[in-house]
Amino acid sequence: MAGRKRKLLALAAGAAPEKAANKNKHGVFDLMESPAELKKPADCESHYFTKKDRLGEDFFQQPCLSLSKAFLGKILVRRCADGTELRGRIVETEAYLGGEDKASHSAGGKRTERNTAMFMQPGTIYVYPIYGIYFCMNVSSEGEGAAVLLRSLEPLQGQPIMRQLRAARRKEGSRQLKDKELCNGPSKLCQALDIPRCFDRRDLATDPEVWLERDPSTNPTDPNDIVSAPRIGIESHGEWARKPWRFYLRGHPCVSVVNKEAEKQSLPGNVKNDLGPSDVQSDTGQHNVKRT
DNA sequence: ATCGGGATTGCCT
DNA sequence: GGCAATCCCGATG
Repeated sequence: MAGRKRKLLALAAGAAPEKAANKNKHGVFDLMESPAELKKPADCESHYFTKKDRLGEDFFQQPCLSLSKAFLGKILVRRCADGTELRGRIVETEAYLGGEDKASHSAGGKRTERNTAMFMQPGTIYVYPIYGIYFCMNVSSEGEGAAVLLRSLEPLQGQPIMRQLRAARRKEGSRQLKDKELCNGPSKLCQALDIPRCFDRRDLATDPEVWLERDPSTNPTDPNDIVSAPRIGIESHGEWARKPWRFYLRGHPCVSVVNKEAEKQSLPGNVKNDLGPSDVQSDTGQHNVKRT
């Protein structure tokens, strides 16, 4: 157990930057931190990932809870207008099932102009504005009106650009964000990867500017490394607020909110996990962060 | 036409 | 840990 903890801490994304022009531990090109280097898109182009790593439409054809967990360890890629590629590993998601799930925008099958993407084919991006100033990004799954909210990423590539994008809303002169603070929240990741509202209803399986990849350098996810906890920010929805439909990688430093109670209950070997509907156990092809 | 709330964040004490 | 920021969307009259 203690060994596990040490290993997890060792992969802290906020660790001190390596020397410039080195590959990091994930084999991804690390950028220099100096502003002068930000202007060179070539520095952000990775040859490490190849086309075969992109996830196609079949991947998204899974029930919502299953897809929410299958996303963990996968890499979200954003190709900017100048060719720069930003990459982050998904470490935290939430499932919004629609139908009975009162906390979902599509509860009761309600379909509006805003949430149309939730009803489109699995893999469709749903971007909606929240609190007037932020966005959240979801991906539709199998199931009428069901979608997965992306909550946190581990920044892998393009951190200086992410930092620049995130700094736009911050008070001038405030301290520089650590790497692990760049994408540790649903709206933070939209800022850091420049996910705009107009990405709503695009197809994550085919879009040229945003897609998902498997990480060829990691092993399949161990289900014991996935924590299931109640979702965040929906307290007004009674019993539905208590469903353990938030999923995150145990011990990962980029998770937005750690739930110690849930971590105890979903400890390896503990079988009593109330995961609700029956589509929970059918994950396939998962990959996880490398634990070396 | 108006009104109330929201799947959040950052800064303050 | 409290709370303001800020505005779009959907519901209601």
